[in-house]
Amino acid sequence: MKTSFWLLDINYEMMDGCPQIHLWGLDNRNKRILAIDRSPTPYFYLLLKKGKDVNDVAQAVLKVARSLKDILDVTIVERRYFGKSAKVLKITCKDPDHYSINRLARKLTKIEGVEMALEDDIRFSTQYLLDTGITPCGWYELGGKEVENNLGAQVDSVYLITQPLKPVEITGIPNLTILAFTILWCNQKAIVVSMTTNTGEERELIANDTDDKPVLEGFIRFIREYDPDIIFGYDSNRQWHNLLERAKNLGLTLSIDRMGTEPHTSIHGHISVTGRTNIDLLDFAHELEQVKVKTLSNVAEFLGVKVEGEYIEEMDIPSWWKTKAKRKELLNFAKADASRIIGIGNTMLDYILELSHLVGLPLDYVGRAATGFRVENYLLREARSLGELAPKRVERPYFPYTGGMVMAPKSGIHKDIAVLDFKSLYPNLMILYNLSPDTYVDMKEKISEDQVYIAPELGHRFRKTPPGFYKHILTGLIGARDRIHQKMKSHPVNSFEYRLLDARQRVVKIITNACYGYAGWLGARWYLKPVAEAVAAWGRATISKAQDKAKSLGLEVIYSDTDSLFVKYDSRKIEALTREIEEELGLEIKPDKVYRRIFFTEAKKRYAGLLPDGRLDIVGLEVVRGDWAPVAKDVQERVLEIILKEESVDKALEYVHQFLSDFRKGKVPYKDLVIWKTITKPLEAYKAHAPHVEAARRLIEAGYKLTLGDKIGYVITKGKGKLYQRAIPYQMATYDQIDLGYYISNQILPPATRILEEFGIKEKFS
DNA sequence: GCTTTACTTGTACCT
DNA sequence: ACAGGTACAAGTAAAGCG
Repeated sequence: MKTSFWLLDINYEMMDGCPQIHLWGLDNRNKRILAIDRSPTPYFYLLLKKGKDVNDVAQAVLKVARSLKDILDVTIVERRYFGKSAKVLKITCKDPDHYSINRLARKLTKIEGVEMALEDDIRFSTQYLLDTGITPCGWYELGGKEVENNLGAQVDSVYLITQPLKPVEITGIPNLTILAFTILWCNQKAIVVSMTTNTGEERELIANDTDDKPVLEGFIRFIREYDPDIIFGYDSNRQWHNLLERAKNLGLTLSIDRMGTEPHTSIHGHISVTGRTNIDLLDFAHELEQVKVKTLSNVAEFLGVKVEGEYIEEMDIPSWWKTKAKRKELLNFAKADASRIIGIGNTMLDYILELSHLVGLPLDYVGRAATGFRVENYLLREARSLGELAPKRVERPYFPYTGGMVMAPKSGIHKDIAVLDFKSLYPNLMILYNLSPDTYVDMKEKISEDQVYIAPELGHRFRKTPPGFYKHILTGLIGARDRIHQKMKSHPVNSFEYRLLDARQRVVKIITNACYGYAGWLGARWYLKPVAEAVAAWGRATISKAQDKAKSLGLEVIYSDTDSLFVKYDSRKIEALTREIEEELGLEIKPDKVYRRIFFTEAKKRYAGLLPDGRLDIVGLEVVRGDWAPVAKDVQERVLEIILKEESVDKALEYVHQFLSDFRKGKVPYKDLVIWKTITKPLEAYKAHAPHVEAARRLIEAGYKLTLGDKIGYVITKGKGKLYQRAIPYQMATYDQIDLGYYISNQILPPATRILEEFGIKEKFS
């Protein structure tokens, strides 16, 4: 029997002492399927010490292994390690539990002739995905026989896999059932739950005064009944924990997964719902850098998800609950939140699926996984297809190295400035000079100069051939992206296929660009400082040559940062420049945009430019920073706008005066005075008193629960003492307590005068 | 004992 | 928990002053 199968979720379970892989997914007729694979066995490798005979060591290992009943087999296999082929021992085990594997690996590592264990730190289900080449959110041909559903799984069919899954070329995703839920915590005993599905079903549950058991029961019932493939939530990882605790106290089992068991915290720290996918959209909201404060409504608004209805602050929920007449409003509010969640989920789903598909991390984990682990999982997959063993993750000391080059800008206003960008500079340098841990030539090693590329400034050497690991990876990714772009041309822009392909190319780009950072990340398996260091050094050499060429062509360079050049817009000279660079350096540089007018202070990484269509690009300045009061950002933005568009410093000055006068009269709303800053470490770890930290302490005193990474919104109030003593959480202060003077002298004026000063305005505002 | 200066801490940005 | 380079505010300690 053969059928097309789309993979949603993977886990393993022990059955009669043997592990079996469970693949959950959908077939091409939209039936829910559980496919069971009993064939895989857990394993790890032993790398041998140099000069040791593989048979001798194998014998020694076998001797020890025989005394350990958990080891099934020891075989000699041929693999590669940092590009060199190596005979290694493959140890097949009985128990996939990682503690058990680690224990065995440690024991066998002690044997004479064994250098170290490898891949003992890769989990069983990950090994399975790597070995089979299967990746979530993709289509496969499933060969197997249908068996009886005696596990109680909530699916249409259960299959036993008899042939390896084969990838199938299908663009598209099955018709997934999706549910979004949100929960309002009204008091210790009452909750409101709202659920919305992608088929338009809605369910709202509201507790009575003292008992929310019926609400939880209704929640469980509806999930089982609707049987969603994906469960969207916002901050739902926290919600699940609270729910599980609540259910426990009520003596309920939150049996909402497809095995009739409760959601559980997986090894990676996210909440896993077996057979379904739990996606916390807050994880993905962190990737939206433009949204500074990640509230559900802010993110929804940014993504253009429009939902009607009144907004209730989380802190106000209990008081709304207390007022019985207002309880219905809570229901409406929860309903609106659920709609926001499904709206956000719908706009991000393509991206999430493609990300999971490309890097191969399970759908419910990929959002939680940091960039480094996303890149790493992709590398693991590629390594496997090359027969490369994964290096161990090891602790390393931190020694910083020099990065990109930034030129001090020529300050003031410039007209008609083009921005030239090197296209994917770092990835292309890694390809061009074959920069990789496996091509690096150690200081001690003798090799003729014409066989290596030598890094400028540093002298690090890298073999020209054969292609290194990163070169292989990056050429593959860049090629794949080109092919996707090609494919996109054959689909209308509004089509489903186009959208999916667009998401795919975006994901490929993100992973491509993250490879350099990954190579210099201490936590990376494929870390090598000289690699990252050499990339940056070649980058500096490249941009510096580009600058010289520009100058010699008579193009004045206004500013430059890492891989970009700001030059006078002169299309003939720019064309000559890009051609020369391409010929001599083998790298592509092209005009990205042209500013009609651009403004720099003396500071690097900060400017504002006027585009031909009248839009303002503001970079680095307070306007785009999340840690200034909105009032300060607004004034600076308006000043820049007047100066760049209306070209009148006097007008800008007049505007500031008028604004201050209004401000003193209290015409600016309270919310525009709130300053937001992130708590980046446990409060007790702070050495200095900082306003946002003190405000956070006050919140905790008032009973709020804070997590690392939370943003604290505070205002500065009148009174005596240091600033940090006058910083009060915005929820706990009122307008009449505000120190307007502080806002004028420390928030509004500094960013505004920074701009005006460039025009010789030294006015003392008061 | 007060003010000025120099350095440290902390955050968020840019490529 | 992808890199380093940068700006800037506020806290804090040291230096300068009389």
